[in-house]
Amino acid sequence: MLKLSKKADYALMALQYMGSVQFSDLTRARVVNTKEIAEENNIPVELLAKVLQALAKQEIIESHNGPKGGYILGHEPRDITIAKVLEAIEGPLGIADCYHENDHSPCEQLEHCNIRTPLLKVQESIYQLLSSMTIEDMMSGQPLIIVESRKTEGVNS
Amino acid sequence: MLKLSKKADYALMALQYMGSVQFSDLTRARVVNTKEIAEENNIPVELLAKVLQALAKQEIIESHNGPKGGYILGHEPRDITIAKVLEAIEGPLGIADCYHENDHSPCEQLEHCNIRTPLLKVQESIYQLLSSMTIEDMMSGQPLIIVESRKTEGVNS
DNA sequence: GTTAGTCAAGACTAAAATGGTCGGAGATCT
DNA sequence: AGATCTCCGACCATTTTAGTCTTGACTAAC
Repeated sequence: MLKLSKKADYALMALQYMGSVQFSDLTRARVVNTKEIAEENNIPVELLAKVLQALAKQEIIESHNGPKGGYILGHEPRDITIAKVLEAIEGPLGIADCYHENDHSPCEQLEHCNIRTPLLKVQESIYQLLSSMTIEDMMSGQPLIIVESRKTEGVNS
Repeated sequence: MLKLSKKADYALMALQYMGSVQFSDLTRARVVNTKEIAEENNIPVELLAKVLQALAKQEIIESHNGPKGGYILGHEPRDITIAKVLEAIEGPLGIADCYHENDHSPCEQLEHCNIRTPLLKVQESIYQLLSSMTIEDMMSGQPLIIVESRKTEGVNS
């Protein structure tokens, strides 16, 4: 239960990777492209592309077009919370559905709904939890082999 | 994101209702059947039936067959944690999929996966949160109009 | 200016999960 | 024993998700 979608996973992986590449000792502010991230993390390229698009639209990352283009983080890793990332990909948190509901899907139960209030508490706690953790936390303690310049290798074997 | 399924919602509603019926002043240990719960909470009967089945199989509730049969809670409301209920309905908690994975779906990312460890921490926190809350917490402070004996009313208008 | 590499955006397919429905098995009462 | 009321378990339809493909627009290098 409460599974994250693959897209969400991929988003976090990508951001973690970008953070590591950008903020490691040697190569600062290097732009990484979709293909590189996908290959390094064994993620289907096209799907990752869509994920990165969404992140770019939310200005979590910045896109740079053209040859030698790609993406860079839009903020410092410590300023990118997990909550923000997940929201960008999967929409707002909704343990209790009734909270963000439009006119349709009237939630016929609302009148007698005794579980709503407690669930909202749970939801609030989870949100706080996800907001307290950032991409930086995912980078820490990870050696990670830096791939310095593999922009145009013929690695498709 | 992190939405609960309708079934999970229904499970919690049903348990809350059963708890209220059983542990209110007047009528103790009354057996309630699927139809009553469904009508009282505006839940599709057949779907609720499946939910209650699952709960019964996990021994969260006890089933009693035959006329005047139905369900009663298998434990005190304070001993039924939300975590247990959700697990019964939606399977084990799996923010990070890779945690409970069989041989198939090998998670190609595992080798370089830097998000796994942090996510497990999040998951653990959430689990603790859900384990700390019980059906009793959902009953507290709820007046709730007790429906004393409506087993066989013709209420299907 | 041309070319090649990159992101952007959408339609499309396939598979899985979810929501919802059906007829049957077991138990109780008359 | 029969009728009725209940739970049980397999079944189908719809939605969501994962993944693919195609087309287009933008940018930098040559």
